[in-house]
Amino acid sequence: MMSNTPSNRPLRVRRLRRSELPADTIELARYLIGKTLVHDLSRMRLAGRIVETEAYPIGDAAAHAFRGETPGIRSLFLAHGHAYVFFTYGSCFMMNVSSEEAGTGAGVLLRALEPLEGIRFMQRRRGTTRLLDLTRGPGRLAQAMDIDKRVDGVNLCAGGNLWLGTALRRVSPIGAVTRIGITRDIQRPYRFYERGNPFVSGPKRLLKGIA
DNA sequence: TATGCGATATTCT
DNA sequence: GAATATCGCATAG
Repeated sequence: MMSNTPSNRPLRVRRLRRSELPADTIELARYLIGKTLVHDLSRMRLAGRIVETEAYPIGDAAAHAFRGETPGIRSLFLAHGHAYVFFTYGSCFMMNVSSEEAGTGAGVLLRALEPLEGIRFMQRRRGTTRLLDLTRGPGRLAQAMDIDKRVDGVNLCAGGNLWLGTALRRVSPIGAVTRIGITRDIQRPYRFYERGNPFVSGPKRLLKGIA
């Protein structure tokens, strides 16, 4: 009785071209809501619908790039549409989509997906069958999608295995609230999410911001 | 349901 | 040595 699971629904996704992505960090963070993240493995496809992002724009004190370029954050300085993957808290990888022009360090953190395809694989990697716990949160998302340092610096619009695709259905109104887990510039409403979507991370009381 | 805290590794100071 | 764009389990209510 798997006929109702999202994993069996055929996906009609087209790859996004770089020219379709806004270069501006805030615009890109909004634009990515509802779009599809796809990771083609040798034997299967992993895919999810992006439902939550955070912008880390130019001059933002909470951004990794705030203090200038270092070897560890090189990918943030690539042209918009590249993956920046970093490791933190001893256990989690997280993925950004780089923004702005080449040489400028800024990006959009992917915080949550709605699982679409490859759910069995995600469940095995995450050690749970609970759909809501597979990709809700940036660390979970990376683990479920098999994202780690190997894909750091990958061009997401160049025909590779990890790529951004078109939206598969209409996107509900987008909310904007404060970001999670930061200690500087904490008041900026740079966290964007699809309203009413259960796969958005964090406590619900933090979602009372303005659109 | 809500809050608290330890685990864990990479980077920069 | 300190800090960290988190997670998952523990405990209390």
